[in-house]
Amino acid sequence: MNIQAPKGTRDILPLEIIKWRYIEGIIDKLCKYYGYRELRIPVFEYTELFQRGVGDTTDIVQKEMYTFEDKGGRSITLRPEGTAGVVRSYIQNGMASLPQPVKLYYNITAYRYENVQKGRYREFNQFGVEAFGADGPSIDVEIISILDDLFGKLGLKGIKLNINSLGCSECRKKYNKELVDYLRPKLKGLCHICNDRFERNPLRIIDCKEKKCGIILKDAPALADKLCDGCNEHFEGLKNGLVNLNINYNVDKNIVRGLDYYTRTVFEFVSENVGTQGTVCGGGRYDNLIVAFGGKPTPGIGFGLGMERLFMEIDSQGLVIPGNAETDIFVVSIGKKAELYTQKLVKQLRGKGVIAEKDHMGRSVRAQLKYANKLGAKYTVVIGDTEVESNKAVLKDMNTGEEKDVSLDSIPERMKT
RNA sequence: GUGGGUGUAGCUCAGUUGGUUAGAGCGCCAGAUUGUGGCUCUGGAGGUCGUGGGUUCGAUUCCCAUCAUUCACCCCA
Repeated sequence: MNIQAPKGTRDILPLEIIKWRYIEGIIDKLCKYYGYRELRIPVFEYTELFQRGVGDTTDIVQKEMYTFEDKGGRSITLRPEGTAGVVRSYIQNGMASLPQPVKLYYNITAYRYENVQKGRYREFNQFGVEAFGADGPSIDVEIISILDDLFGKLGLKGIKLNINSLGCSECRKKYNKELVDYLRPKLKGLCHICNDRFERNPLRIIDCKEKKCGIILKDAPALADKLCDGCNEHFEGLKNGLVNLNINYNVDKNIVRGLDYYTRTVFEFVSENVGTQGTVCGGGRYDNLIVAFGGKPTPGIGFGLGMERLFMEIDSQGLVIPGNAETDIFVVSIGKKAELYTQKLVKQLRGKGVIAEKDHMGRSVRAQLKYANKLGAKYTVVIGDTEVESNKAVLKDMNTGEEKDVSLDSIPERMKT
């Protein structure tokens, strides 16, 4: 028997859960203030959804999906990201008839069959936001602003925002032609992967990190310089909005992103100190995706944020997350009769919202107190036959060591405050 | 898919130039006069030294394979 979580998966242990809950709480609140509603989507979808949505030419679809046939012969895929499922849900549930824009967020696991390394898992958690129906740059600014606020609230420093514009399908078509014309005579100088990309999706060549490709690409036409008037105006609007909100950004003309659905605005937040898996968050606009799925033409924009990477960043910056519900009171008991009394008392306390504990190991008084100490109990009370009969006991403050005579009946009331 | 590092107790790691019953710290359990924690002290449980094979009188140690894990390339969250 292999006692090990599958490669690329991991347990989130109770101590870490405290951190997760805390961060998720901040995210939930932030989204609420921004008017985004939570959406829960299924872990798996029909494979076709991702093939058409994420794009057939992407690495994600070509080699990273967990795809299998279910017992009914349907091809099923574990979601490799969130956007495709959310868009599907938008169309299926007729959200086009809701007041626009429709603003949604989700906190999901996603699955990609990749080689594991720092900040990269096969099952990972992604917080994402999507907004449908607004085509102006105002919503782009709002989406980015959420992230700026999130990092600000957490006190994270040194996360840089890079933005770019990929243009609409019109300027993309024109640009593709120019790029292909530029690259065709230089094909032999490009790596084999880029040669493959040249046929399928030349735009992705821009993103290549091979040295020899980089040299050739240096003089290649940049998409951001070839935008049509509409796209240019949109991009300018985005930049103005960011300046207006004091959000620093950097235009990086090489951002292409690995998902095919993006149009116009793309952006990523990159950590300066974590290094190799520094992309904490990536997103962009996808004005053609809803149509591609058979919906009415509807613009959309969103992002995905890697929760594990956010935690890496939090840890590396030494941020302390407030912790831990400690035990309010530990009730020590001596003997059978007192034990039964304790059982009732603890239940009563818990009913009043007090975190109350008792012994379950048949331990001695001394050992029970040691245990109470390890639990971080704020108070203890020892109950034996004498206490039960006299209705009097000693309530002990475990921080100060101070002891107080109280009646047993009064303990639940006292502990409430 | 490619390349490097690492596998000894629950955790962090020593160690054996190949030689009896493999160690420490932390953690866990119990005890230090009859019913009071933290500090201290004492004791205990827990390891087929990742797995399989080879060399050897003898392997946890050397060699090979394999698996796991981790880091990096690629790509991405």
